[in-house]
Amino acid sequence: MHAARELVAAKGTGVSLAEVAELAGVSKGGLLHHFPSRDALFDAMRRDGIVRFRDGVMRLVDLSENRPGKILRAYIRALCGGDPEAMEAFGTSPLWNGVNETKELLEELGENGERWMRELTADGLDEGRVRLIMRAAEGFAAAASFGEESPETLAEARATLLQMTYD
Amino acid sequence: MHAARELVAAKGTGVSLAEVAELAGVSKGGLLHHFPSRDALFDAMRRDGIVRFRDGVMRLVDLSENRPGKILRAYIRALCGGDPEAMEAFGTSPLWNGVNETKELLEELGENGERWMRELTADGLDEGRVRLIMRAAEGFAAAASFGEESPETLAEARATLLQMTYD
DNA sequence: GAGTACCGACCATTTGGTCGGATAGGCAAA
DNA sequence: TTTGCCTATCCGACCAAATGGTCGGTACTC
Repeated sequence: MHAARELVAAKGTGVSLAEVAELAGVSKGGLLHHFPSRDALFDAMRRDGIVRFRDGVMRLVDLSENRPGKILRAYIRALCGGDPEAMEAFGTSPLWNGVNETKELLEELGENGERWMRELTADGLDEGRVRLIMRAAEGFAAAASFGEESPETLAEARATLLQMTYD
Repeated sequence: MHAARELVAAKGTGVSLAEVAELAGVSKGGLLHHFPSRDALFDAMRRDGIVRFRDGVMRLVDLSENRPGKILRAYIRALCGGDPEAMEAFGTSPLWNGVNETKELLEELGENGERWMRELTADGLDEGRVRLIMRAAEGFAAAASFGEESPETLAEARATLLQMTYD
């Protein structure tokens, strides 16, 4: 899956099983032993991406802060310049375009979104404001992944967004 | 190209030339007469997407407004619930993942971003604020395309973002 | 000896792309 | 007007390569 991630990030969803297998150091047969089909591999990657992103954010939570919005600030840090791994987990967007094909996964994605909202508003922050901030952070991350944001503007945005979490 | 757009939106970048040709009502040979290769077709679609999105936004500019931020507000309206066509033009994201392959296009994309910033800040708005608002709008649009925003929360976000343009 | 991980040969199908030719419209000369 | 020619559009048959997936077999572990 690590190999698959790299290849998808670099070349999009068009990667062949043979390529993945080669980079992973196994044969195509071996690969298909673990993931019964191409779609199964991709679904597994999507699920993995969700939890990896969550982990990446949670790792950035600063427990020493004693104001509401700890997780939201970690969310911002993860997407706007903090953790490259979290950004990658969020940014393997090629994958998310084929999501429609698997009904289950679409539902899981919806649940995941609701769970984030629950977690981010758990300490009393206003939902509308949280939504605005998280979508802005996501927008910056997406723009950055296309090279449309310089490190400077990204840093500035991060500072602004972090400030916005302090009511 | 209209056919290709539909198919890419529905099934991702994996569409075959045969499928596109069939939906377009031409033969594969006929299709390849207009676009010498698969990549040529996709590049054309990307360029087309850029101008279609710009057109969609510009069509939503309200000339009767007499406060700075006219274009920025149109940008918000286009992405947060206004023009479905503009959202689609922005949301054919599957395409943008393969962008790295064509160096020229990546440059064009960068120029396009700068042009937007120039146009959006032309009437004196603060660049940082403009950036924040446009990225937020983009984030909402992306989330909406995955079904992660209800029409209500989208409308609320639009109102908030529009308000933010009035200094 | 049972189960798991893995290989490698194999196959049917699909894919992007080529090519020779058919059709139709525009334009100039006769 | 007619004739001839040229170009743009488009077809359909064709091809080599690649692809997802199957299957029988092997090696290793518990």
